[in-house]
Amino acid sequence: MALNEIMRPALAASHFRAACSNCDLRELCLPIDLTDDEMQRLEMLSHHKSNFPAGGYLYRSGDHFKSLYAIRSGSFKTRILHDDGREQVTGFLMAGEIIGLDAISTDTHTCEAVAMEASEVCELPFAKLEALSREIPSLQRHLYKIMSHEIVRDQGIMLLLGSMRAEERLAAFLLNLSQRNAVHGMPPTRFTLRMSRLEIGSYLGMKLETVSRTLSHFQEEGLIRVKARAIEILALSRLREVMEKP
Amino acid sequence: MALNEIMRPALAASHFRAACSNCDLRELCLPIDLTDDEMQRLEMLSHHKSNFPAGGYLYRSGDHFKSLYAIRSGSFKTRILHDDGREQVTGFLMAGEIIGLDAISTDTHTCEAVAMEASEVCELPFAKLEALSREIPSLQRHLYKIMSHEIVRDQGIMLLLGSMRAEERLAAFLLNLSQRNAVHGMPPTRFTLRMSRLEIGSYLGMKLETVSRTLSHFQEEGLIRVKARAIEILALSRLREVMEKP
DNA sequence: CGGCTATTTTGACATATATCAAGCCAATCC
DNA sequence: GGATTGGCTTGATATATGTCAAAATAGCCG
Repeated sequence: MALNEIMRPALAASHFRAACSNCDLRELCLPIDLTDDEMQRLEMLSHHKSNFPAGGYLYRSGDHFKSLYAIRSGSFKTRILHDDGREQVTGFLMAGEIIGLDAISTDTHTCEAVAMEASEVCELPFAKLEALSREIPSLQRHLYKIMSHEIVRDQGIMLLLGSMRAEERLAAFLLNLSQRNAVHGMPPTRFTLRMSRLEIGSYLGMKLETVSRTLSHFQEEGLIRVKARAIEILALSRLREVMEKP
Repeated sequence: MALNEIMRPALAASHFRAACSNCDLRELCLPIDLTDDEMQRLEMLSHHKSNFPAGGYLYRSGDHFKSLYAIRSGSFKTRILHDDGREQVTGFLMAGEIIGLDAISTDTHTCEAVAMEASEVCELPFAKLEALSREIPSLQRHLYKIMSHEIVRDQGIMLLLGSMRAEERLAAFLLNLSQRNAVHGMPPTRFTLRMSRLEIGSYLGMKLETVSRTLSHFQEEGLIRVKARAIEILALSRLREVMEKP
């Protein structure tokens, strides 16, 4: 497995051009291959779109599971809350990605999803999706793939949390974000972080001070430029090396 | 989310009584509700069973994905291998559990599965499973649930790796193993570890010495008795407290 | 049973990261 | 414009865990 695909493989993001009611679902998280007719039937079930302000909840822990959501614009974080109060950010989701996969097994959401900025989602009622997928084999296969994809991604993060050092984690994170911000397959060298140091730390299993220090360190080394939430990647290949250093 | 369900929720294990060709698939990882007729059709596609000696590979990284496997007896570990040589154990799978879910998104296995003892599996050809699930809605739903379940489990491990200390991780691990060794819903107080300290360490993101030390420490505290791979849980509730200590 | 190897335990020490504590900067509000 | 707020950076120190090394134990094979 390639290290630069750890956080979320390249396919997942960015090509999805949502227009809801007429959502272009052709690139729903992963490329999907449907006939025009099938496409139309898929689009019919994704009528409902909603807007969320920064900080708004898409769903909360314990909510009844009804739908998956395709993020049309903006970004979300998902987090788990413990009985004992601990919390952990389990994912950052951006435009073009599917959110809500955790809940299928329980009919109840196990984590909560919060908008990190003003965002728009397309609702995909799961029961309908399921029914339709029974009639359209390639849609069914697609759903399986999306879920399996999520499993692979999570296992990548397990790897990262279990056996990489702070520097490597952060390098992997930055490279991944850059990929997911890609516009036409082109990862930008400049982009802005949508999340705080605290949230990054929670996601990567380190304290916010360590995140900050490590970013500063990368800057001293000439790998990146960082000013608050604006990031510029100066030495992509050297950043990759940092990530892969055993 | 309850901490004692972190590693693998209780439902996943133990009730599955496999008999292959006539595999009892009624408890396939999660409880499943099918008519006799549907059950028969499901069983028809799971003819093939195979045996593996300790150390045998069920599949390797890069193998073409064809089937899921229901573990009939024994146990497996799954591990990811890096380009740079690092490896991480991503799961321990026991009798009654489904293995192979990682590979659906890529048609290629992203990790490898190795038997930790002499083991027997039931092969479930995925294409057939998929086709059949198109005709049996509750089977389809079941497959989605199994996969979602795996996602939830992985996220629990992310939580564990990202925000728990060595003691807490190991306590969670022991409690989880005990649950999954449950015979009729009854978790045993005595059981034997099927994996080495090194493997446990890899899975939990700590070094084998730390695993050993922490076990010894639990023993000094009177929480468990440990002799090589034989474990006895002496103070279940106090062990739970260790796990939940923030 | 005895010897052999791999695994496990234990110890002393090193180090990455957490913790605690200021200070800084940028946005927001009167 | 000055004050207030929340996030970010930086420093000094503490601590959990990693590292290296040796001894003890368990499992295995002849």
